[in-house]
Amino acid sequence: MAPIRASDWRKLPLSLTDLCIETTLRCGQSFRWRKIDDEWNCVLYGRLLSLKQDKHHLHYKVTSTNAIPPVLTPPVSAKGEPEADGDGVGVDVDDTESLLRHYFSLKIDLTALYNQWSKSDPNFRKKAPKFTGIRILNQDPWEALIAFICSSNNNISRISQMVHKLCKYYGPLVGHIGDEAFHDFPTPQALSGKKVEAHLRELGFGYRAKYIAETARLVCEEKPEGWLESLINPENPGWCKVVTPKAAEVPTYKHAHEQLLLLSGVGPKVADCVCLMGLGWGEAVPVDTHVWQIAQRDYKFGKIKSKTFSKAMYDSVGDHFRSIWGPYAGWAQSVLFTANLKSFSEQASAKAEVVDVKVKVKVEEVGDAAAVGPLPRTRKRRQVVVTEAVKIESNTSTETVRASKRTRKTMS
DNA sequence: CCGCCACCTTACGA
DNA sequence: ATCGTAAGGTGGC
Repeated sequence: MAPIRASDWRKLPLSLTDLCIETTLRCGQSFRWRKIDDEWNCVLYGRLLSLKQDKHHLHYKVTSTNAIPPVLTPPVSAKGEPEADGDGVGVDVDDTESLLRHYFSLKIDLTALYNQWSKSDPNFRKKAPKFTGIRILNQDPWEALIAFICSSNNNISRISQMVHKLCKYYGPLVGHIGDEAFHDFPTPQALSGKKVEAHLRELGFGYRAKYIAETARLVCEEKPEGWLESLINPENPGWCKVVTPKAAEVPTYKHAHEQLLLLSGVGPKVADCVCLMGLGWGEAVPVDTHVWQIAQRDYKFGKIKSKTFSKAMYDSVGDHFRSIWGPYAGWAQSVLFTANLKSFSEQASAKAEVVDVKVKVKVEEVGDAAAVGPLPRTRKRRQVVVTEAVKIESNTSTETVRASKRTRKTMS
């Protein structure tokens, strides 16, 4: 494909409270952005994109592309003025703006959300002012899936290296900046090769090599075309229209989560990461070790004896955060998660304030009515922990409520 | 269903 | 220095 000429910088009016790329691109959502000379660079949808931001604008340009069709397809009805460059053919109207609007979910009013979360949560109100402009990215679901499989029991630095290696060895080369090569993320087919697992092990992926190879093969060979995309939140469709197979069931967050759990190397946490950052389910709350610490320290979740928390505990944390933050709980979670990251600790000098919220935890059986979708093989009893936020006047007691537990068979 | 524990690798503190 | 531990967990008992 004929390379288009390097485009000039364009800009999008945007305040730092609407979006802060410095934070959003570094807080462990995407592991592919690289900062070079004050510009953030990444390949998205086959095009090498550069971003920089000042107080009032997000500046962007595309330096090279493998995109098919090329970036010249005019957007549906771009509100932005199509900076005519004078050749009059209209080929300078690119759709990169609409790509960015989608990637950063700019349709969402972030300031309104921050206000809402601050109103309903004293802890958020205290922590958030130093971490404004943090958005959930609309990433490619496949990339999110593989990247977060890499994230298990791992750190952001190494995850980034691993994702970079995947692109370098299995993704198409798109362009260079200086002497640095930029590849797109590899396709499922590219990661389905016979020797992938062994090669990834050589590259230092550890036990995740097997998960990646198995998941790639499953998606390629066992699932219909567009299966992963069929799990996308219909209210938040992908940027590229994908022909999805007839939805066997109404897409819901719960259904997407269940489906992802069937993949190799995907547990509840990774499934929620993919739901939130790849499939557009804003209510997904990935509960990792950091979020669990936050829940215990700032939201009075009781200490537990066991080293790892149970699935029921996992669900209870997510349910609790959804109850106080609402349908975009995952977005709020990422703000507090970032505030809690060590790499951002210089920003978070404030000490935790005692919050007048206490959580009562009790275990309760959930019936079939709440179970979503027919799980053919793994029909099993489900047990969840129900949480209840209770306002306490000035009581800072950390008394934990004894968990009561009942079991009931729900086999049919 | 709950609680352990092995699992790859790297970096950091004691 | 060598070791234990933690790092955005998952799968198998």
